[in-house]
Amino acid sequence: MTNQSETEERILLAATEIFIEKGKDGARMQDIADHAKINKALLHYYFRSKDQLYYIVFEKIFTGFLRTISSTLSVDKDFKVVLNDFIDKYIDAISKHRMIFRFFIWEIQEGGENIGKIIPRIFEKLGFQGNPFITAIKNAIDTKQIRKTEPAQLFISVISLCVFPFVAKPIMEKIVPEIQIPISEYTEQRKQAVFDVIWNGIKPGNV
Amino acid sequence: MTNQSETEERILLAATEIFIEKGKDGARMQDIADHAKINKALLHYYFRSKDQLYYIVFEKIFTGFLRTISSTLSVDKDFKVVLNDFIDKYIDAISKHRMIFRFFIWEIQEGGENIGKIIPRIFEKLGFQGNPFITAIKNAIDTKQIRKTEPAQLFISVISLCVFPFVAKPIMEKIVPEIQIPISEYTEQRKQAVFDVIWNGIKPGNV
DNA sequence: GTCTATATCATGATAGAC
DNA sequence: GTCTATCATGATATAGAC
Repeated sequence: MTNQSETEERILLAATEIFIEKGKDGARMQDIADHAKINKALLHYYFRSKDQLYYIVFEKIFTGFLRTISSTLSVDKDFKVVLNDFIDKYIDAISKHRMIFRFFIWEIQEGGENIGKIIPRIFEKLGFQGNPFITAIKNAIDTKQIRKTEPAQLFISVISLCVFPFVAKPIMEKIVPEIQIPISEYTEQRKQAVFDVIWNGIKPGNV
Repeated sequence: MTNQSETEERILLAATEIFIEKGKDGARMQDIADHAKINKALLHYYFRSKDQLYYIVFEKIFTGFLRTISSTLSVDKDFKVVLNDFIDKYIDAISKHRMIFRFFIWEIQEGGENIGKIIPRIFEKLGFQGNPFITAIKNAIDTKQIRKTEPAQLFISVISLCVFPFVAKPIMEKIVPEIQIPISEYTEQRKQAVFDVIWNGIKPGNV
């Protein structure tokens, strides 16, 4: 009745939602079918198996996310601006699609093999040589925009400060009652805090 | 044949291993039984249901971890020393029992309700009033050992910098090839990097 | 392409003998 | 306390009619 690509689209949307909510093991094909308003048989007609459906959903999500993020980077701009931009966009993306990160977490638990294959491919597709953020950091050090520091460690620190507070929010709220505030407010506080701690740590004046 | 507590012990060890490896949904009672060298029936004899077994394992792990960590804290000592100590012990604990953190992650995915109930109880048991690290930060600000800053945000930042790089190591390694190094070396690099970025960000000299 | 019905299998849980 | 055997359920996946 309905055409193929529309049904496929509905399935993918439904599957994304369920996989994020329950993880790969916890997700039920019946549940996905219901959300897509079709039956299980059709689900298998389109995507053969649960494994295959999962992989396709995963790749779509991750590609979109990485595309958004890497758009902020540039070697030409002032590093302070780039950093601020990156933190802003990154935290926005995470807080807006917070549930997407549950997906990444499921993937980490699996060992990160899927992500490992996809990332280099996307970097390449977007025209970067290796990790663009690390390139930007190295450049900033060379041009004395920030003090000498380990680029890889700095990169990891920035990502950690942006991602973890949102991933772990359910637990953090229990340990730190102060952050039981609206997500929009929490988001802005975090942006400020991350930029402050990082910039104070690396600005050229410091030893 | 064997006495009760010994079997119980074997089950708990096996269950811990399997739950960490597979998560609650992914874990199989048969698998746990095999590891404990008993059969499924006995498993249910001891722990009634999978849910109950999971909860008990979870509580044991988490209590042990929190006990270790909170032993580093003290309001009396110099905050710089406390911070260094905390980072050192925390990262040691994480890198040593890295798999334990997969357990915390499973819990986060579930919404963090279990942890929410357990944490205050443990704090209380250990004689703390609320979150002891935040208390230490507030004290450090009052005594001008560090510049004025948001205690909750600083706490979250420190935890993020310590935890996330180990949780996300499987993925990070793919994005940052520089860190494909032995875990012991990675651990030491991280301790240094975390302390540097935080201390530079909060030491009293800064604005 | 879409449905109903069913095959097939794995899992959590229990009954009941020893 | 420990085992074997079995149940009940719910899951993925497919066959086959329309």
